[in-house]
Amino acid sequence: MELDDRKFKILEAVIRNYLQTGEPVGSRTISKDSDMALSSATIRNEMADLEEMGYIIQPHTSAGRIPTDKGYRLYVDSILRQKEHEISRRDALIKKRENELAKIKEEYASKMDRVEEVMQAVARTLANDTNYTTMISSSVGGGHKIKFVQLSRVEQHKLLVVIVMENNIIRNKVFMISETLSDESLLKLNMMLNTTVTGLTVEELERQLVRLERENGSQPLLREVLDIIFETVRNADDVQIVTGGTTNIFKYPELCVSEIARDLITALEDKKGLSSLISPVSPDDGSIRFYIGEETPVKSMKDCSVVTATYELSDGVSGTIGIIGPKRMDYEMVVETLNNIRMRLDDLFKKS
Amino acid sequence: MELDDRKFKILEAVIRNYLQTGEPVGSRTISKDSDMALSSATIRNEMADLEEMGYIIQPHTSAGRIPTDKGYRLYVDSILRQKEHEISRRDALIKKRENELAKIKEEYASKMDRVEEVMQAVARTLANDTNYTTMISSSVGGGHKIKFVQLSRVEQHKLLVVIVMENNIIRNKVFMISETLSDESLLKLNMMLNTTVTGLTVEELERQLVRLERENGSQPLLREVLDIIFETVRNADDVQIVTGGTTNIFKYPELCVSEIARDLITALEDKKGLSSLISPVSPDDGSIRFYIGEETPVKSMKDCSVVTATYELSDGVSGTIGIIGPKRMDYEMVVETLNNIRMRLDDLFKKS
DNA sequence: GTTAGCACTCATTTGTTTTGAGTGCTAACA
DNA sequence: TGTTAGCACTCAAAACAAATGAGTGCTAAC
Repeated sequence: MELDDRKFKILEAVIRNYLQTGEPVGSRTISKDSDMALSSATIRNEMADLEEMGYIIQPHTSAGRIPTDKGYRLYVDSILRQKEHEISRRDALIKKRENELAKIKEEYASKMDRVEEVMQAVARTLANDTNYTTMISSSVGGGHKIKFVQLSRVEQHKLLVVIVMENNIIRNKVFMISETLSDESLLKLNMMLNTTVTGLTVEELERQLVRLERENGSQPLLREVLDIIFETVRNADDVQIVTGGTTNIFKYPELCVSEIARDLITALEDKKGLSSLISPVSPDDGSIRFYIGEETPVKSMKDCSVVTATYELSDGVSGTIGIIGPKRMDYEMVVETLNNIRMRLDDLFKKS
Repeated sequence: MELDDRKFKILEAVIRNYLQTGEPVGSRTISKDSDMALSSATIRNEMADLEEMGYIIQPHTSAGRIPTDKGYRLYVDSILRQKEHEISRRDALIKKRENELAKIKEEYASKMDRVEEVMQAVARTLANDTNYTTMISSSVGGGHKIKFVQLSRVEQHKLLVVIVMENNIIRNKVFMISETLSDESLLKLNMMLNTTVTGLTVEELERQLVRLERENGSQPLLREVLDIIFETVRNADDVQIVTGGTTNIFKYPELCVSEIARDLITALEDKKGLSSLISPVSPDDGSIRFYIGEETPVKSMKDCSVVTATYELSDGVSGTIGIIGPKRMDYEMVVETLNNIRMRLDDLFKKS
């Protein structure tokens, strides 16, 4: 069977309606609401076809139809295709978002060193605006350079190492050393670190490590310090994920079922699990990615849709923003929003 | 009416039973289960009295009784009173907890600089063990001393300040300066900082600030740096609260009602709100504090009980551990657990 | 190809009955 | 005087039974 234009229009109408109401939609509704001048009977025939083709389904015999994952997928793809031609609500949205972001910017300009906090703020704002749950990851894939390393003595046998990465993530670590270290040695060590380590990525650092350790094999202290730096940097280069608006899921009855809600919240707490929504970074076409229902890699989100977008900042830092909501989320709005925030995120982060 | 010994025993039996089942308990059950050789009729009479006195209540006419907040309170107080004489399950519990904590210790010994992470781990473990939701705060009331301050140049006009507090919380901040700063000036600044700032608490620092700024009034840079340090330290001295096992609330049907669950989770996300469970620090009698039902300062927890204990570490660091669960939580176990973890927490933190 | 009409389905709502756990009260008992 | 057996009573919850109505599929006519 062929999906002709009329069938598609009907499918679209069904989905649009379902997005709003969350209730199965019947032929009569479509016949009246849509601008196609067709009787309910005709619609009915078409809907039967659409069901046969797998785009919609009846929850039970005498109910209206609701979209299947396949139906959503078709709809979403079509939205994306015509997105660029649209201007619709964009103006209003942009204005709103600009205000919001200005607020974040102001409030957090002074805290830019704590990248997590900014992410947190963005996640929350975004969740507030969209009424969905959000997640933001930073630094997908690592590969950032070390900008600055410094070793200082905090107590007699206690050293502090501070590392600043180029994406302004700062890590520090206190550790004990067994031998005593003179001030000179510390100074020398610092100088050496800054000449050998600065500018390297984690991977490069790892390679460098092997070499350095071979050359200075006999210096256990140096070895120890380098190991700790490596460990710390690797840690800093980890993907960080923060979430916002977790409780927004309670706004959608279909997710309120206590079992579903519990699993969802558990999944949202488990940052490791979330990273599967990020890892398969597409070649940076900057595109937006949809996981509808069963498509998602996180099982407990099978009743949700997840929309992700990658952002890429000027200094090579990149990450992913995700929006998690019911399958009947307002995809258009979400796409707009994501596109938008992606652009502005750049400003925000560049500022520091 | 007087609450004689028999009445109390019956009340206790009712509560014990309800803690386990979560169902209203009738006179017949008590008559059979308890070791008092009394018929259900007699129990019934006593229960009628207990209800009149406000310790138990009938959810509806033909149902058994459930404890009121007042009933729980009586029960809890009595547990506390005889706690010291008991040894009951303690041995088994201690063993279990020792294992758990050993694991945390091992895993996190190397991360002790990130106090939050350790707290997080403890919270999670505790939640796992008890099946309730947990929260841990650190550094109630502030008043910690600054152990170490260091200023370094990251880029031409970008400085990094690192501050280590005596409780090993580390804070850092990157900030821009307008004027150029020579290496010497930086060195001098650092030396000055470490002589004037180290050893002060936030409050003392604030007072010091005023003085310093008067003396060196003309040095805008110094003023700027000091302000930033102050800001950062105040931030570091903030109460930090982490939670664990949020989703445990779904284990108790009476909390699963979507409205209650939503409000609870929202409350748990709102760390500021949680601090009201902490702020009224009792004169450090190290006692355990119970909030039963409506007694809690957090409205959305009116269907829960919250048990908190303060811990106090050797170096003057202190905080609060809280356990949040249904009103019918296993109070005895919770008390044991809290007493226990409080002792061990000391070890854990001292290690760093 | 479209539509009106009709019989049919079935989740949901509403009402009714049954069941049973639990009570309060009274009268008898120790 | 405190305890208990017995009985009538209450009421939530479970089970059952229409009634409702939104929505369908199919057929026959336009």
